[in-house]
Amino acid sequence: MHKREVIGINTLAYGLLSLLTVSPSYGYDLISKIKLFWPANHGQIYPLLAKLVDNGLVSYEQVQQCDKPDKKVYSLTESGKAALLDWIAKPTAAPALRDELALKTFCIRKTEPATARSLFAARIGFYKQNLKDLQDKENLLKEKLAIDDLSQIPFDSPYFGGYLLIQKAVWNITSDLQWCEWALKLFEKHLAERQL
Amino acid sequence: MHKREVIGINTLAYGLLSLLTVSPSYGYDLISKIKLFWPANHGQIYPLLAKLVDNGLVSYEQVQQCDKPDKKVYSLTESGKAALLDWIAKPTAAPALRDELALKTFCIRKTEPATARSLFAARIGFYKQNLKDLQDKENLLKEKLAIDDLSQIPFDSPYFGGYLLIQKAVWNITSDLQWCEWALKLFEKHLAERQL
DNA sequence: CTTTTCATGTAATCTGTTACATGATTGC
DNA sequence: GCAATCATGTAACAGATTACATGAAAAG
Repeated sequence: MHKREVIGINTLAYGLLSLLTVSPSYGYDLISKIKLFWPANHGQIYPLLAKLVDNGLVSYEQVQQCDKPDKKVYSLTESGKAALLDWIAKPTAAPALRDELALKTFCIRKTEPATARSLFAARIGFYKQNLKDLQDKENLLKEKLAIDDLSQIPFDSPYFGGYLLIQKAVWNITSDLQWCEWALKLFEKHLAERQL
Repeated sequence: MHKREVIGINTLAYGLLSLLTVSPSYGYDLISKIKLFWPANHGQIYPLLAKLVDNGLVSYEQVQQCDKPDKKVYSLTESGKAALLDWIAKPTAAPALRDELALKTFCIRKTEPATARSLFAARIGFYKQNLKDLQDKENLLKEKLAIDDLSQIPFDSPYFGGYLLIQKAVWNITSDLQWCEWALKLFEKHLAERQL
């Protein structure tokens, strides 16, 4: 007996299944959640959800709301849960980072140090906002779970994965921020030298 | 007088122009270089280089080699240099990271802690190899420039940008590594608790 | 003798972004 | 009055991956 090949189901699709392990949800909400750790937009997600239904990995229920549009609330099927577990055990693809600032950095010497400085200053502002948002999210989680030390969240809590990812983001953004600030200091140094 | 709109030239294209500021180069070499800080493959790059020629941003010369295939050596044109400077001054897009491990982490509670452990152990191995490669590259740069403190590289050196990017990668990978190791410890803790 | 490296290209397919499309409600 | 939020969808286009295609030399 061999498994039926699940066709056209990509990494993003597994990400959606992953979100649905916490609780049933609908497209609009899944979009806002997945965006926190995987770039995606509604033009991808609505068709993908339909495909997941076709493949029998999720099922949905039409839910009517008062003063709001109807929504389709999706849940994992048994087949969806099985597909998810198979995927987790498979080798994980290497991470892919696309950062335009890195490409600009490569030829940064072609600009004035002052231009370089404003380029990096803008990115630093971006990261600082990100960091604030993450701290808010962390605090929200603490309130919701009514614990102060989030590392006490049990392995099988529905919030365990989300907590790990908040920490990942904090670590990553902190390192990016440090790099930007270090580079900025270098630019300042070169600016000062030029003015001698 | 307004500038002619440069059409169909994307971020990867600017990345190629960026590489060409250091020295003229050919497709095969540009692929290996750009891969260090932007995911791309030859199926994209050869057609893009042709497009850049059509747009007059680069020009090429066919170069014959003994015992090796011919190659097309591309150089920046004046128009290419101008396009590059325009691009640097424009607002920079936010970085986009796609990491399958993050999606898996979100539903990690659905696996055994032992599975989680091997998932993260594999990624730790990957990052450690990455770090070694980076250290090699750093040492190579030190030898080539015959200096021990790379932060002394002048702003207008052709190696300045590359040096900044090596440091960025070191910072990033170190933070990823620390996160993985922290998560691994959490898994170990949970494993130990289960065995009580 | 087979795989890797060098070197370039195209074609098919898949993934991702932006625009088009609808429509009610809430806040400014 | 106008933009944003909620909610779903499709279509057109752009970007990325993989496979197909060639061919010589070097390394194992």
